Amino acid sequence: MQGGVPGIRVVPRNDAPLRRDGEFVLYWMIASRRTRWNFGLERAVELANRLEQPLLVLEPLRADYPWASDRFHRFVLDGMRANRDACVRAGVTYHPYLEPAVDAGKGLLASLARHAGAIVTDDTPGFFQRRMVAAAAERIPVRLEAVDGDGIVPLRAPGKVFARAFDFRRHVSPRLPEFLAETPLPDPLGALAGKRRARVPDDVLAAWPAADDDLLEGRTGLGALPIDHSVGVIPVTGGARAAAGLLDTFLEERLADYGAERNRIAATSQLSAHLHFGHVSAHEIVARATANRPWDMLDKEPATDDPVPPGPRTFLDQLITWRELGRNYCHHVPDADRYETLPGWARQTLAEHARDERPHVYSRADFEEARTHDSLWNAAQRQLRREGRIENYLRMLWGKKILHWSASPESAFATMVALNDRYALDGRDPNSYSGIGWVCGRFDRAWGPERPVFGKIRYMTSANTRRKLRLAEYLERFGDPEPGRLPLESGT
DNA sequence: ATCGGCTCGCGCAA
DNA sequence: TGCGCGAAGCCGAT
Repeated sequence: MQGGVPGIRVVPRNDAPLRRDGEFVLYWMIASRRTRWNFGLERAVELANRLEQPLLVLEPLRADYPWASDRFHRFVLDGMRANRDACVRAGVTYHPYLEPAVDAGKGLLASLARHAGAIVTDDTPGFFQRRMVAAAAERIPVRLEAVDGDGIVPLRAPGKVFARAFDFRRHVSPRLPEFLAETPLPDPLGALAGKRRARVPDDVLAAWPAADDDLLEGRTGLGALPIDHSVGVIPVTGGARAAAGLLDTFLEERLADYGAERNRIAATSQLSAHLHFGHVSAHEIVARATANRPWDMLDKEPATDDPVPPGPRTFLDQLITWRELGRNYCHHVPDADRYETLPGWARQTLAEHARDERPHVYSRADFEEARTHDSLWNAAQRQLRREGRIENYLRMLWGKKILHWSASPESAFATMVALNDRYALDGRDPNSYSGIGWVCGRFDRAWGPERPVFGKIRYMTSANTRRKLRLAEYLERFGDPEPGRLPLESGT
């Protein structure tokens, strides 16, 4: 491997030096929560080899990140268990830190930094990580680098935002071979030269002990933590091992028909949450879905013997064009979760229709409790609460109807963000804000004829959705309980 | 099931 | 300035 981690992905966060007398190189794992196909970890290994120091992997989970709840904590803890096992196998010291109380973790990084030769962390757009890293960088007397490792397109490559997917596709397409030539090592821990193991310093162990195995394994509940217990655990396992299983199943059973079946219930990869928490790498997915063959992103109708046929192409367009369009947008517009960031034409047409009479007006609580007149909409909301996700197509309808039935477009946008952030496993992700933004016109075009409330914003109806999808089973699971019968599950 | 018409902002070539 | 083009739209006709 000649190149190593591409320079465009490595972002120095302070001017402090590397320290030859460090006891270890620290990888502060905050977004790419995996040990494979991970540029950040790979960079930490490079520095450890250069400084001839062992590697220490710190994976923390704070108690006070926005929307912290049993649901997200459990998913991340599943991931920590998988990473612990992978590090044990590789002979690398892994320190999982679970913050037992708000601010209990304060000082942990600074204390480790006093012993470190260098610190490497993850660079990710949106949410709180960049602010956290910037705050830490000021107090750290050793080099701190953030590595942009979760996209095929480096965040700093395009250098501008794109109004539409087509523009992004056209921009990326000719550069794709160049980007794909720079792939992270599948097994960066295998490239670690020294066999010496890092030791977590005693003062650190005393103040910030490793998370209990019972918590990682799920034998202990999360009731003692100061997080939101009303958003419950869902029966989806987080972590790199679970993600690998989902990916295998998807590639074997659903990728080939992805184009045609995409809107069917459960035809998707189901990897969105794992991508959000960094439990799987986009590079690995692309490598496996294409068998490392090139394809032309702009070619809609490839020859029938094309090595990357239509199903995989459609999936790759989701994974690269749409996912990275949103990541690129949030890189440049960190407050993409605010209404004011919608495109001008969309805000204008929504403003012109702000006083239109709504057929129904619901409060955020009505939406949250699935108390609308529309049983299909209620079902989608129940799926969000119980499973932390909404089926592909229904997710769009869910948003369009919140726009339709809210007192104002601004409050509709805020309701969508709040409910999705709170309940969706992949909430708080750039892609979530893309989806919500798309409901209100972002990355989309104006559509006629102009309609009440929506104006030129693309319109969707529950009636058409019921015709388009086979929903009997879905409504059986999530639909309104029959009058006089208590629901089996109240929903979390 | 599939089709055309509805309709329009954008980025780019000119 | 004109033109090609577009994540899932809807509606009515066949």
